[in-house]
Parts: sequence; structure tokens; C-alpha cells
Amino acid sequence: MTTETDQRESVYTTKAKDCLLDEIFDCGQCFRWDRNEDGSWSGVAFGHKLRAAMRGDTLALYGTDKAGFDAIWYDYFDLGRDYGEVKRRLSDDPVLAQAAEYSPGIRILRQEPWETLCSFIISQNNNIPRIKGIISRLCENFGEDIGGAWSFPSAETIARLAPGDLKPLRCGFREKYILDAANKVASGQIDLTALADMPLDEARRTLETIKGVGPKVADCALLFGCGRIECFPVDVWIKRVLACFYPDGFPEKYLPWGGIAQQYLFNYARNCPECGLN
DNA sequence: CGCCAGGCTTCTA
DNA sequence: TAGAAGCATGGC
Repeated sequence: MTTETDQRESVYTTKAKDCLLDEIFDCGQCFRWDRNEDGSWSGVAFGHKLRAAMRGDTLALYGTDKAGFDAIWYDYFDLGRDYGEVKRRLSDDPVLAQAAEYSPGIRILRQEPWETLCSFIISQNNNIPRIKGIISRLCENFGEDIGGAWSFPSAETIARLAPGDLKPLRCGFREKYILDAANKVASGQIDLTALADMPLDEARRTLETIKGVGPKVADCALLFGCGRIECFPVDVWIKRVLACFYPDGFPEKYLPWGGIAQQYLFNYARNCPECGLN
């Protein structure tokens, strides 16, 4: 929406290579961003609204300033990582080279741990439009008003709810999973910030103590919410990729960037008509 | 109507 | 301990 307030809103710009917002926001890693008619994207993260647009190789961030960029958005967009270098390393492998070429502007967003865990619990046996709807209702019902948008409700807020309060979300059997996750996080039984530095298998086992969290949801939470770029979540699409292109398993030499490789492969398998998997 | 959706839990042999 | 059934909901 273009209004007077939009024209007055502050903007921060920065150079960003290997950065295409349509690919970043539409590859299934996040659920709170929507494309505007002018091609820019609006969303909420870390309790702040933002509108983002690419102008050539410049990333323009509306509704923030240098302080906000330094505190939140630089890490959120993973701007400290050289994706060109990652792609050069992955491109030894012809399938990875092709997948990366198909979506050259994907970046892995560093999202809030609790929001990411909760979102991927909701994602199980579900489709992306409905996932976005459920999360939107979760924020509208239990988040804080941040001025024309809602923050993602904290684990503490969800943990205080009475049984049945999540009914308006229409999230089905996932309701009890969300509550169990919120209880374990809010009580301190699980410290999500500690997962960033824990041995990976220990971090996985910790998350899998939550009802409704298995290997795939745990790896998504670790990859997108805890900065564990070596996580390689295996879902139905990746299973097809592995069966077709890597019958002997995914090459270990690429695992240091496994999560980035996974996003290239996931998007390629799902969306590229020529890949033969969809 | 039936099938499927970025899975997981539970039941069964 | 592997493999199938069941799970809420909504779009097609």
C-alpha cells in the first residue's frame, strides 16, 4: 500500500549479491512474507515489520534504519556469507550446479528459534498456503500489535493458554504439539539458544523430545532457526532427489553447506519442470 | 467423493 | 524394529 506514511518511512540500503527476494521468500523456509504488487515483499520478523525490495544489486529495506539493520536484518538475511563462494564449492557436483543455477538468489534466512520451531511443527503433513494461514491466525490471536501487524507470540504466551484456546487456528492434530513445544521452551526444559552451539546430534535429540517433532522438523528448526547451516532436512522432495540422483547417499564433502545445498535441491525438485521429479 | 499436503505417533506383525 | 494406518483441515 502506498501512503504518505510509506513515503516518510525510513529506508536502509545495502549491496547484496546472490539475493533474489522471490526465491528467498517463496522457497518454503519462511511463512510470514507476502509479495506486494510492485514486487517488493512485506513481512514480520523479530517483532518488527519490514518491506524489502531489490534494486539491481542493492537490497532496500523500508521501515528500518542503520541501527535496525545492524541489530536484526544483517543476520536475518545472512549477509555475512558469500553465497557465490558456496556455489563455487557445491558446483563440483553437476546436479548441485544445475540446482543452484535454477535458483541463484536463494539465501538461508536466520529466523527466530521459537517461531521457526513452531512454524515447522505446523508444517507437517500440510501445504504451504494453509501453513501460512494457521501461522497468520496464531499471530493475530496471540501476538502483540506492532502497528498494522502482529508479532509472533512467545512460547511463554502460548504456554499460558488453556486447552482449546488454539481452536481458532484450525490446525487440527498439531494443537497438542504446539502446546508441548511451548511448555518445554517456556519452562526452560529446552533452551533454544543453546542449540546453536551444541553437538548436532545432541541438538536433534533435544528437539525430538517434543511431541510432534521428528527428524525433519528438528532439522528445519536447526537450519532456519539456529543457524545450523550443516543441517540437511530430508522431506518427500529431497527423498525423490536422493533416490534419483544420489542412490549411494548425499556426498559428505558438501555437508558443511548441507542446508544451502538442500534449499537449492528442494526448490529445483519442486519447481523446475525439466528436472523430471515433479 | 477421493487424494494430497516440507511428518509424526501409534499400532501391528 | 520395520511398515502401515491414523491423524485435522482444506483445496482440488
